[in-house]
Amino acid sequence: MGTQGQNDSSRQPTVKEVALLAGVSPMTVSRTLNGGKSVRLEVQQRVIDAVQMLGYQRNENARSIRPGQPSGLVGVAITNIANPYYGNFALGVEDIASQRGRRIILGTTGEDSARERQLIADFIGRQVEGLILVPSGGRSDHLQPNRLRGTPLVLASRMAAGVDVDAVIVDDIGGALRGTQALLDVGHTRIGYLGNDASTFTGMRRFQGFRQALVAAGLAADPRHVRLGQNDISEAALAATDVLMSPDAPTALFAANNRNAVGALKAIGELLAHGRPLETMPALVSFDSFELSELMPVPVVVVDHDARELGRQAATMLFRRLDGDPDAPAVVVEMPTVVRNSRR
Amino acid sequence: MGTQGQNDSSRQPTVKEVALLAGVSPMTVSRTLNGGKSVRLEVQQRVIDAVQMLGYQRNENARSIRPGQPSGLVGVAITNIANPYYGNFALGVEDIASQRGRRIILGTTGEDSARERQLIADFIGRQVEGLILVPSGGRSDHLQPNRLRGTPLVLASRMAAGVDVDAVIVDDIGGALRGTQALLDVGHTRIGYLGNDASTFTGMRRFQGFRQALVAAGLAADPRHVRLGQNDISEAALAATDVLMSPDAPTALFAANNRNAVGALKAIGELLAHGRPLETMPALVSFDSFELSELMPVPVVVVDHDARELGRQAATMLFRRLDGDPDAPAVVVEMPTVVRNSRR
DNA sequence: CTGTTAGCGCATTCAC
DNA sequence: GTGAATGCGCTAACAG
Repeated sequence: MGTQGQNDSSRQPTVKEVALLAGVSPMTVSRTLNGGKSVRLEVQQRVIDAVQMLGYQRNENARSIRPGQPSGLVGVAITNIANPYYGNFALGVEDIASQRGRRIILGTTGEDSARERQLIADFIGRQVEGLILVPSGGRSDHLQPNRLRGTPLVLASRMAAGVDVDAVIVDDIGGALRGTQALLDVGHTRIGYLGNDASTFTGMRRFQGFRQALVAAGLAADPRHVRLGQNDISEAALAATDVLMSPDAPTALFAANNRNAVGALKAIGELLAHGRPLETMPALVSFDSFELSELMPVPVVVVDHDARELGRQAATMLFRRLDGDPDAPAVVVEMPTVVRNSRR
Repeated sequence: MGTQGQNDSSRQPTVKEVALLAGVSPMTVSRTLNGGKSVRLEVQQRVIDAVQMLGYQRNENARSIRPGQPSGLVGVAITNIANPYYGNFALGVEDIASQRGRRIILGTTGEDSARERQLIADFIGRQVEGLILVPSGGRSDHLQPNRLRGTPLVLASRMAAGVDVDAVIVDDIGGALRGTQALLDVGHTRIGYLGNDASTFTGMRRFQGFRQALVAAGLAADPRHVRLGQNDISEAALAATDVLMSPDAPTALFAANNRNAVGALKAIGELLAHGRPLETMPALVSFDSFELSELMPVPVVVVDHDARELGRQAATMLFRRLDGDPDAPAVVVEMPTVVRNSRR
């Protein structure tokens, strides 16, 4: 009975209560909690004890209300966490952020520009110290520095037209080119393409790399075998089936992202299950890796990069900006890709 | 020249500035922003215009500083976002939370109880309205309601010993039992087991379901073919290889989670690549589904449930608690699993 | 080394 | 329908 060192009130204790219990002023509590400069060790101990006893937890929101005080929050807006690619990306950001004592506040845009705008506004309203965004394309006036009120922004994976800020992107063009090259090298000449909308940054660039490789080999993309705009696995599977059933079906497919690659493989699995012979199935290039690619029934070339590392890089750039010159020119880092056969 | 309707100061505008511009008092601005009760429509419009003009964004942190004011934040602590399972889970939480106008603040525990404790404390300090946690096991005194200061907590996927709060879990026992049954039904009698540590909630339950099925068939688990405690894919692959190379190697494997299933399949792929004949490879039960399971070289039985739905459910329970009686008895929901053959 | 004063941005309470 | 005063939890700036 009686208190056992744990206050179980449902209200959070405040500095005042801690101060009272420790027999000091709130200021001394605050100082102690912020490193203990200019507080006698003995007094600090009393404060620590009181904190312990009450289970005091500083109210971070109140702390950051005055301008200039950091909120300890970084806003991260991605298109979709369910995509393992972005899950890994978020994890990379979290790696670095938690190392720097920051917390992640996360939102998903679902590729919707309006939601993105709202999300960013909300993040700003929550006083985030910085923003990391995978832009969804579309208008981007809400990303202009003056709208951001000085909050540093780092774009990841894609850039946004007319927005001059730090960015980490991937070597889309080179990766797509070398991936396509790998197919050409083993003799394929009819290669289909499954990608996202050509208006998106990565969509455009990957398609460009694909075409460059074909052109270099004296070939051209057959429009009947090009499908753009699939955003999820089932759409991708439909598109792939369609391409594979068409006359002069390609002997290989280039999938411009994870979702399209998995969709293509599902389509292939379906065709195999319906008795189509394995030899008639296409080889595949997948931009973005996926688990167990080495166990697929068809040869898979993976154009790989580390999404977690991309997240780390983005966060690192953000903190560099926070620690350094806010007005230094924007930096764009392009991460390399690795092309490999899934079967060693 | 001059302002063009966009203030580009780097400081955030405040209610005061909006009020000044609109020619009203700060109070009127506040009222307008909170629904406009008791403000003349005409005045409201002036305020809206001023907000627009300045690009004013309410400071949510300042707003929630007074006790009782909601912060609009829900804390989500999971073990690892890179695991697509938890990525989907987080997405489900976000689905519901964003629908209710709340933002997610995310942290990863990495199965570390100390990090979990710190994370929870930090979330509380940020005044989250509620917490959703995949507990990492270990001590759990920091999850006791009195430590949480009345912040509702929902556990997901696992429960924590001695913590009487709302939880959404999965039918681990039944799923494992029925999955194992599926192997027994097709004639397997030597079945290996790859799972997480038996001390974890799901580890224990899934192992229990596995053994129950064996016992019901008059069999018992062979300790030489049981490996517990693998937490990532490479550890799982090692364990699987080990089991498959052992004398009297099992003809089937039960993988108690996604990571162990993928690891087992990697091991199988490796053995195949080294020339082991396909017929000697084990069938597999995977608790948790994974993409492209239908394309695997060995038969895979998937014990499936929807992680995103689990996240939705957890969030729904949290909001129900927020809207309802904080003192109502804790509710535990067990989500069903579906057992299916990956090859239709 | 420690305490007092004041104010961050907002909204509740009470006047008018 | 509107405004003035007040205080939320915390910490600079200034006293002592």
